[in-house]
Amino acid sequence: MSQTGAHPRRAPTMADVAQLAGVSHQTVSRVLSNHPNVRDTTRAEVQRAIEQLGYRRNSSARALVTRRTLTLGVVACNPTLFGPASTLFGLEEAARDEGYMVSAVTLRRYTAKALEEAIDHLSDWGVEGIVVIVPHREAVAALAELRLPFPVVTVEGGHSLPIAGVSVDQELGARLATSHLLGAGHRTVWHVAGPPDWLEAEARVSGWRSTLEEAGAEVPPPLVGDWTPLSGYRAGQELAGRVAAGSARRTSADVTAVFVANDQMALGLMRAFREAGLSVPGQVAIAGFDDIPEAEFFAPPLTTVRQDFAAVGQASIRLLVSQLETGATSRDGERVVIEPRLIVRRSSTTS
Amino acid sequence: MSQTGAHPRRAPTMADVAQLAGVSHQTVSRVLSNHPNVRDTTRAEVQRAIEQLGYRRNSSARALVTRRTLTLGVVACNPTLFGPASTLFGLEEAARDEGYMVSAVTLRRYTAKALEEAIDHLSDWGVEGIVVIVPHREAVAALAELRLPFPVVTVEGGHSLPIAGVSVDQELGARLATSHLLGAGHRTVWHVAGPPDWLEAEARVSGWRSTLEEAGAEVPPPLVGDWTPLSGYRAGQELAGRVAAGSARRTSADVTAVFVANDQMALGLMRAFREAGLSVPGQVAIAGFDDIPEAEFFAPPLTTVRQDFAAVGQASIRLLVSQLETGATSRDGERVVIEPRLIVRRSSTTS
DNA sequence: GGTAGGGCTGTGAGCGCTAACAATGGTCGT
DNA sequence: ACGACCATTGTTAGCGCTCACAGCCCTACC
Repeated sequence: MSQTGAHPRRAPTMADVAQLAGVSHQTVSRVLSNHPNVRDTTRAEVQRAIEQLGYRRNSSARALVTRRTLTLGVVACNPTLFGPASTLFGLEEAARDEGYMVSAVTLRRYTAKALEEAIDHLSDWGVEGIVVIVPHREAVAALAELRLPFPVVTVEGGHSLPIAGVSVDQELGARLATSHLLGAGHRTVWHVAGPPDWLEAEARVSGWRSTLEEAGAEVPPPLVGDWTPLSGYRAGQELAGRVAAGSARRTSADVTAVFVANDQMALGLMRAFREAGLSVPGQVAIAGFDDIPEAEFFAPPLTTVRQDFAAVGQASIRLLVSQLETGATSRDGERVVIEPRLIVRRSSTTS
Repeated sequence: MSQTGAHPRRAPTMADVAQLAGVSHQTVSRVLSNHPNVRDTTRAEVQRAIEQLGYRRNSSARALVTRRTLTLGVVACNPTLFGPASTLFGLEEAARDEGYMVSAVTLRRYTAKALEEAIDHLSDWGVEGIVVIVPHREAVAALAELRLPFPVVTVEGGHSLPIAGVSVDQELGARLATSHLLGAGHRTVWHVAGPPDWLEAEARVSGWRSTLEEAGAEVPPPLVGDWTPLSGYRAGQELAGRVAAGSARRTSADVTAVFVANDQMALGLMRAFREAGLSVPGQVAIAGFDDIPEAEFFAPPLTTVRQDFAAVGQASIRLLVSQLETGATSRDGERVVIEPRLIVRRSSTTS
């Protein structure tokens, strides 16, 4: 509307604004960066010119000279799952508040190669640092090898690396769930674990196992799933068989309580039990992990361990930004641990 | 390891590579952009120098001169939900394949102001175009006002705007579900709708209504939820009351079938029915929408309408990139419609 | 009244890269 | 043997911005 040039409408530059406002480009720059030493009338004039032209600072030029792209990268996998998605969300919001932009790259699978490519892609775009959501053993190892020229923060990357990281205390979560079930009078608690190469799965197994051991309870062999409802369903079918078998003669390893490593598998498990004619919590008590929004409305509502994913996202950005500002390229292993919380619902209560 | 300078290790520049390889910086540039007219031996030499120095092209400098940031923006809301998350995922992957980076901004709520801020934020970082996931009436209207200096593609933004867009045929989905239920012998089908200001909710209502009208069935007043399981639960409680009342004397508006506007609400609905002692599908048949991964494992498994979110993401990127390449800043209303598919499961089958 | 100092503004250089053109040397045709 | 032509390489000029510094003018102080 304002500018009807014959030229293909090149975006206005700082010089254009300067000319229109009758000042030098440097003064425009000062106005834009809120430098105090600009007369109010001048500032107003410049502002007016900026608005009139619809001027926007060219971020590339700015980045070139300041050597700051104000962009952070994120590498994530399975971003359609509730956990990663929530983390990503919290992370992006926190980054925006800190004045950074975030670019995400999502992986289909956690191979060292895919991870490296993702990081490469981010580097190409000049990110100043990255958050890697790598709850996966191989990926963490690969990351350790990389020695990147910018700060890295891991999420759920375990504590073995000299890299800053944020994680939820998975082991504590597992202990909470397991001891809750034991406390309800069950002789022991069975476990459906996540894939063995996932650190979170491992930590949950270990929390479950040690709780049983400390309580002097028998430790039944954990079943293994892959986080999907289907795998939980299969595990449920197997466990249902054992319940039936066990009911002939009672042993200390009867299946009366199951701690499932995530809510989706718990859902599958409950379907299998339902189909086998087993009542939950009547014959078998169940606890899950994550507290997805649906969990409260399962049949029956699922006892589970809530993780504050948004807090994880925020903490990881804080960690990353602090590294950026102190200029430390690799802070050896500063870690933030977030405590999960047990949410008790009907799937585990006998009343 | 290679470079042990006293200086704080400035990232190597093209000139550094050129010097090491004994060529001009322009030759390095040529190698990097795969220009054909470079002698093989020279190319190899340069490659070696690049690797030795760990050189990476400075994206800001490149963007400055080429006027291409190769970055696309995405604005989304509720990215923890399965639908938006999947769309985002598909979108990012497609963008990466096309050589673009994507930066996402997530909104807590769909206000015109939040949307504008998000787009502002993206503009500041120099995106070349944006995808806006705006299944929300007010947001769409606000977007139409904006007149942005770069291409925009909407997702689920309705067909009223002269803006390119991708959407799933929500109305068709609703028709599929509704006529499936009618086909199973129900006199009519009740509906639990999404929030009225959501275009998707509206389209589903309209598909449901017209299917009933065409079949000559009574159109009961739709209940309204907010996509959450809780709101579905409340709607379920209300409907359960009607079933009980209706059982006294049969009318043509008996609640024997319900089409719920998304799977999460359907889950809540089923819980309410369960608590009211109603059997699904025995007394009431239910169909949902979305086909979230959990739906297959609900009690009973949920009949629903599957949307191919990944395809939506891909299509939106294709549309955006094509606008970018043809140079059209606003292609008036090129649209891609993706057909949903009915997935029949136990919640709606009488057998 | 001279000089010091501070508020405000302009000038020049250069960030690292690509595009356009210039220069070089060799091959080929006649 | 000479010019045309091509492949290969170098040179130069910015892209739009910020930083460092240089100027100007006005107030304040001795």
